[in-house]
Amino acid sequence: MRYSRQNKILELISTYDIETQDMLLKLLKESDFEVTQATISRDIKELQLIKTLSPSGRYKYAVGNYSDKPVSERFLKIFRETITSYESAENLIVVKTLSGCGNAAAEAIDSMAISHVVGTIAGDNTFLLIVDSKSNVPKVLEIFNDIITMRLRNNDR
Amino acid sequence: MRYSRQNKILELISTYDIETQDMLLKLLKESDFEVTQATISRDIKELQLIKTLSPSGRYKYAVGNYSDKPVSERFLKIFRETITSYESAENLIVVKTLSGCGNAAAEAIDSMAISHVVGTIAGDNTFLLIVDSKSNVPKVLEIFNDIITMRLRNNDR
DNA sequence: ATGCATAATGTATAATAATACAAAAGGAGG
DNA sequence: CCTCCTTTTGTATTATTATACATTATGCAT
Repeated sequence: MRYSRQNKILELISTYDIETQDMLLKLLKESDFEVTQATISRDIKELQLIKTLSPSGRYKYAVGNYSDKPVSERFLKIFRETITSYESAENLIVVKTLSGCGNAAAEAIDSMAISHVVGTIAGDNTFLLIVDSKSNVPKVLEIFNDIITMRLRNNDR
Repeated sequence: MRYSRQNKILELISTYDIETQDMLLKLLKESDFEVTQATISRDIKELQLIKTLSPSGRYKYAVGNYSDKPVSERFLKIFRETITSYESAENLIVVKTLSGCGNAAAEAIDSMAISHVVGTIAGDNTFLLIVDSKSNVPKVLEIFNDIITMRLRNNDR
């Protein structure tokens, strides 16, 4: 699945100095992502990764800084496309995602910095979202609904 | 000459959306810089340019932001290698450079943000450096000497 | 389920970029 | 001027990346 792979890519480039897409290809294989260089090229374009010069004078991939709107776009997209269901219990919200996408989705949430959300813990296809108090859970759920129904898109105006 | 060409490259990428080194090659030709793709590749590495995604979804070259030390390194180098002489008159310093390098050298100075330096105006092989007052000119000249004798390098410690 | 539309990926290749090596272009010191 | 050393550039090639086109998956409405 695309998003969990891209999430792994982000993880890999922050861990290793990755000089080429082929190198990335091999590392992805080790994590059981069987893809081709072409797909990686497209992922890199979508993630807006850039080839920078590492201190050692060699090229390496890194996240670009050119992004304010685009990134949040991406996260909204991840949110909409990977979350399959959610329900609340006390001050927690249990969110189900496509398998392998728990982390990616949770990180998307984190990066949105939704108010009242204290933190997240992610598993493979589920993540737990901790709300500051039970009484604020409805507010958070409403934001979820807004995102899914794209109502948030209009806030860009 | 290398520095004036690189300066032109910076100018070009800030003016046009340049997608490939070949495109850059052609634009440089129009400005009478006759070089090959190989040289441009090296310039790009040295300038730490990166290929970003332009709003239109195509790739374009841009200046990278990864730089704090490296850039100032580069400017010091430009300074040392392009300035041929200088002398002061009242609160001005007239600096002679290799031909075509006036702008590059002046920009290097600007980016150093030397105190008492109010601004610069550059020609092809000369630039004028305006000091806030005549009495501060010696201080600026001393900094110049420090740079040229590499004494500044030790300040990094 | 079936058919249609859309998105994701692979295949093969063209386009683009990096570099090993060689050649030229500058100096600095004698 | 010559010799040695260093820097810059070109040439030719390899390595790397992007993409056109074909194929396979995925979802959605019937």
